[in-house]
Amino acid sequence: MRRLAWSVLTTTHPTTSQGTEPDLAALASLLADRTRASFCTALLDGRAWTAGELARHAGVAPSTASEHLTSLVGAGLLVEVRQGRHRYLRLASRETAELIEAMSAAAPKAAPPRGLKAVHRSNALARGRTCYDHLAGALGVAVTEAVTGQGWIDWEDGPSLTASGRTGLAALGAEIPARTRRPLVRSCLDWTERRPHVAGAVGAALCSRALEAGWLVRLGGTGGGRAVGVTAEGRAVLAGTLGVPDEDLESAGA
Amino acid sequence: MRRLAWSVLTTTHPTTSQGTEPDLAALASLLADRTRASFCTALLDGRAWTAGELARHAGVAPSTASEHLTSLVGAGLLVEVRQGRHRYLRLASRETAELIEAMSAAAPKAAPPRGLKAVHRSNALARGRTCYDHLAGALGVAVTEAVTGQGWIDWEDGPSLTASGRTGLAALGAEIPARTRRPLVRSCLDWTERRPHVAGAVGAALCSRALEAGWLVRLGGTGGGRAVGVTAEGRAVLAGTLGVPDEDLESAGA
DNA sequence: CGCACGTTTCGGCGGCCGCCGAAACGTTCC
DNA sequence: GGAACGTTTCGGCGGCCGCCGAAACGTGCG
Repeated sequence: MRRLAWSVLTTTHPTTSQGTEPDLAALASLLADRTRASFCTALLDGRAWTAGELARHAGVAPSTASEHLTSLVGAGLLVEVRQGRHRYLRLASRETAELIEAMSAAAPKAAPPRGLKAVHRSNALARGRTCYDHLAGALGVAVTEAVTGQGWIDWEDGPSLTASGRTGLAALGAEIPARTRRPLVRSCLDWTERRPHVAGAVGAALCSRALEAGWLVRLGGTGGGRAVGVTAEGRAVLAGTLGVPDEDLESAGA
Repeated sequence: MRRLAWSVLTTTHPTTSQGTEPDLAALASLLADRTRASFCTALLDGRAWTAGELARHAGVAPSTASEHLTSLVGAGLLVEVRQGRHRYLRLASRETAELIEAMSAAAPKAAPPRGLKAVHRSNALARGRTCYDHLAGALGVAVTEAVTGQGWIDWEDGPSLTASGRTGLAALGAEIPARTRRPLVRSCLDWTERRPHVAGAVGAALCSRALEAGWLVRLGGTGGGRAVGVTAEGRAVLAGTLGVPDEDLESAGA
């Protein structure tokens, strides 16, 4: 048993004087705009985008994007790295990603996408995507069900990693950081499937291992975003070792 | 070990057609206004307020409040009960409360409150308050530390209730609903203390038992809100049985 | 050195939206 | 029935803010 040690959850903002109430409206205002929200959703892939990429992604002028990005960085939701004539932007922290993710699950669903390309991308996202550092979509849920079926995760009193899960992950080559304050297994409500998928250190280890080993690949070349597809080797591993049903692996081949 | 059973987390909104992307901006817009955000924060006490009370609380005309409330109810964040000439409003669900709570923890801190009364209330909230259905503030954190010290909660791999915790809670008279899909122990970042306090079914059981037994009372008479104070009996129980340090119980007597 | 490119700053336009007061509706109490 | 009260609807005002284009700045490349 371990005692409670105060993990300093990195605040998204330089800690100001305490004792004052949180300005909920200020935070919400940042995400209350379609363009800024689109930036944050795109950045949920965990990578760094340039300002121009984000502008094109959202369909606004570069000048407009620049102003929005400055405000998001100023509020501490994003961080930037300047390199040459480029401005790279990332989500500030995993906590920020989790917040956006949680809000997405609670948000009303927008009108169906318009245009063939958008529909295609939307379907790809529903099949399988990354959610900052773990898997989501039908694929993420299927993997979650599979490892649960293997007895790797126990959902009694909240999800936890079992002993067999620990060895199973090691056999896959998915390494979990030795000492991390991060919860090993976190349940995360999937907004396409409306069922939980596995996040936390275990979810991240599974996802990064799958990408590293070439079981999954990112789709949509030009910074398209978060969609992932299953490769032939991936199909073998996921179906064979984990027992993921075939129909959940029928994503757009890579 | 229990298998994963899909808890249908109540959506905050009538489920629309699936496959479409979440409209993050639409949700954020609802909370992006000081007045509407103030309503939601006030309703975090878990009780039902009348439209007029909320209007006075936020300092706007009743007509203004009425419009805001209609939009919040329409979006599914709040639910209403009409009774006579009153319109009672509550947060729609515990999930909604958790979302607002999570956003509050990430939100920047507003300027210190102005006015003697506001300062007083702010201090009371920092000392101890309810967070929908569990305890927060210095009091909530102190209780969390205390039960951890008693070995009731194990923080390894995420918080979980121990066997001794189960018996300890029973001895206190705090009953946990027999079968609940709700996580027994959930960690919730406190926005005043920046340290976690205990939520989930256990947090709710502790809080409701303490209020029911008269160990804690709600302060601030006229719908003032969420602040709670420790009574004399409460002091005895919390210090004696749980070992909460005295200095954390020095709240405004009730 | 000069051009191309990514980015930023500034001015200005337009629309959205939060606010109020006045008036109306329904309920409760006398 | 009449008065008081909580709430709602409507019209209109004002401010905020997201957008763009033009111009400027800095970097990298030929």
